[in-house]
Amino acid sequence: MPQAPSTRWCPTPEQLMMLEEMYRGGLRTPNALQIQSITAHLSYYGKIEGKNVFYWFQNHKARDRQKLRKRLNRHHQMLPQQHYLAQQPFPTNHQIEASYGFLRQASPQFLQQGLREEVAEAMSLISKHGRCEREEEQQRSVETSPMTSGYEWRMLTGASTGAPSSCRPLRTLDLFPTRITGLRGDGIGSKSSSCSASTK
Amino acid sequence: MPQAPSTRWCPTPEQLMMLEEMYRGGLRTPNALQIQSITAHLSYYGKIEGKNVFYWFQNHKARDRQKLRKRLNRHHQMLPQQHYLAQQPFPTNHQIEASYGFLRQASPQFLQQGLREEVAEAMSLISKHGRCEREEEQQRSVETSPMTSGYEWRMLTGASTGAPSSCRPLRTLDLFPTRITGLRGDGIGSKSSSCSASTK
DNA sequence: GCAAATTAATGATTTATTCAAG
DNA sequence: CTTGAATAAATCATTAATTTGC
Repeated sequence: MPQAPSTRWCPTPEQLMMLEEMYRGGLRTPNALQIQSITAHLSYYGKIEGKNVFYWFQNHKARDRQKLRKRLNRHHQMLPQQHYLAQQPFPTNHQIEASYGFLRQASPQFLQQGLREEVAEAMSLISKHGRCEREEEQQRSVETSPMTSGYEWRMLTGASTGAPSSCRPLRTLDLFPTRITGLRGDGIGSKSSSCSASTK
Repeated sequence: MPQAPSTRWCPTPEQLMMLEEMYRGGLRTPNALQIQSITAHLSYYGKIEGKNVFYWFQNHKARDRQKLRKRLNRHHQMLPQQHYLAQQPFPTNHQIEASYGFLRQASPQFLQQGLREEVAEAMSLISKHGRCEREEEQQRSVETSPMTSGYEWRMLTGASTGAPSSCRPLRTLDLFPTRITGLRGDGIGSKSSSCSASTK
């Protein structure tokens, strides 16, 4: 049995990885030239044609959007009163900007001066999430968080581990991702040590 | 009646979106301070705690890696002769660098001077993809790639639509993604990562 | 169309490794 | 060599998505 001639392109992991990397990088609709270049480079890893690249981006973008829309639908059709956004009239564009703004200024390392296309898209989708297709949905119950303390939560023990749940825009430290890579030992503050490793 | 206490955090679409954005941006292991900040900001959209953020990044990173590993496994255990990498001894580190290099220099916009952590990780994973655990998994369509020629494939028709399948590193246009928003990552440095040794 | 049953995702915990001090 | 911090990997558990029988 000759393997099926396989009618369709099957990306190798390397190809996929690189396409995803480019997508992550912000590329959404490569032009002909870009597609040519990408195709040429990726062909090192296996058979691939320009149209494969083209379609991949088309599909990936579409599915990304669809996923987001689905999530928004599900979430907002959810029973009210237990969701913040549901309580408020719904954030105005200004509020949204104000909130997402932190993303923008927060990490100059990976978010440039302008919002990335993805974020912009998403914001627009969120702010005017009126339409959207039919999407089933059911409820779910969010409430309480037992938080079994334990584990390596020592890192935040002293500090306010998490803002349990306030509702205002909240404005604390605006410093943010100050690294990305690594420096593990970074400046996590004092190695308070203490807990961890013990009850096991 | 008291609704189910609900034991776990359920991210709102907005929270998810922003976490993903940060992840995409390159953030992998936020330190305590970053977690605090993120938590504070995201709490605007609903209940959330530091540990949720912490766990989210842990899991997301882990599952990303796992996904890649799986793909590599699947791919390399695949019947040979129809995959390029299988034919070659397997690219040496130098070759890999040489090939991924294009990603680095190709789009200065979104890939800084150094490879992003993700890419570095992946490269390392690929180059030494020896071990890996048993992983069941059903064939989930990797990433549909239609090929119904026709359609709006006019854009590349004239040009060499795709390099059908040559095998050398291929070096054509190095111009590349000429747009998008912005340069992100800063000095990601090399990081090495090296998740888990191998022969143990 | 619905809702129980099944399957996939993913949040939360636990266990193992790794690495750097001491 | 031992110890402790920091992660990665593995696993558990619950919620979301699908499927299936009425």
